Amino acid sequence: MTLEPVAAHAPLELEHFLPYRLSILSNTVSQSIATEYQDRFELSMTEWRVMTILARFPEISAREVVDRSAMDKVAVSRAVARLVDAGRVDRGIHDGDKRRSVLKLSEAGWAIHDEVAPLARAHERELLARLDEGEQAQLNSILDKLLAL
Amino acid sequence: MTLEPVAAHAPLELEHFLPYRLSILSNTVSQSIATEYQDRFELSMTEWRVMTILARFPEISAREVVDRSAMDKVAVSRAVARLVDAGRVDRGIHDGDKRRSVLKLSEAGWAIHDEVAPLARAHERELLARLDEGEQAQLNSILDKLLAL
DNA sequence: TGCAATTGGTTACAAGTGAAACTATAACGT
DNA sequence: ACGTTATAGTTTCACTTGTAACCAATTGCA
Repeated sequence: MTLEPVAAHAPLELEHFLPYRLSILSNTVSQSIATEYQDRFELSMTEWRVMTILARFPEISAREVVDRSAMDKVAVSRAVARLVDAGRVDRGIHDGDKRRSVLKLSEAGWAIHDEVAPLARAHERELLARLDEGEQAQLNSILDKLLAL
Repeated sequence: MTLEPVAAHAPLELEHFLPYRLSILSNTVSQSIATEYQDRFELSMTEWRVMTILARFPEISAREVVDRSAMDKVAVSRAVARLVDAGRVDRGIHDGDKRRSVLKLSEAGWAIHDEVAPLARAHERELLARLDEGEQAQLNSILDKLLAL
């Protein structure tokens, strides 16, 4: 008594399923930017994220990087370790709380940042170029709503 | 002679950077769905994706799963192996091409699918509930443009 | 003061992942 | 028909990642 057995199961249509579409888009975009700096600077995506945070908020602790980045603390710890190792980040100790680190980009770190940041912005512009002004504004406002915890 | 040294470096503002926002949103959404089925069914995200593809397109080869899923072939191979192992997918061999597999969900596979799919759809609805009708339509059309290769 | 609970950060171990090498089959060109 | 090339899929190895355990410094409070 089962005509159209597949339809009876109501499979998801991935190509119209929002979470799936978001994931494809996000991966494509992030990856296309990442491949540019990964080879050139031997820089992982996590490391680059940490660097952008430190560029905007110098002299913060690893904990604050975690808070500001929505990354997990182990990932940050490892990224910072490698960045310090590579001489791209300077790590100090907080006065009055010896647990806390105080992180900032080194000269070398800034040099890389200043090369990669425009490149990332260019990718964003290229992506947004497919939308007109109105759509760009709509997208922003929609993302605001979806990201509001 | 460097006043405002940070501004001079023009750091990215992650919270307004589209690729970053997409990535946060996508990870949050996918993860919130995934945690529901991971514990309950011991099912990884990759395996679930393969299952959704097989639900929509039964009797296809692993190769076709790769093509339709934008996943990498090793990941698919492993996911399929585990699904077959767990009795959730039946694997046959293509007539006339012994290299190709012919995959489809087993009874047990369909049973899981039929539990998880509505759950995934509920998450999508919950997400979209934050937007009004017009915004939902805009988002769809914008995603269409951004995803058009 | 002293000791349990919390916090910043690292380490250890298991699981997951990707690139490249490999096996088996099929397709192609001569 | 036969050797070359291409394809489907798996395996291996090195690397990454996540979870939980851990250490050290700090806080809270009896």
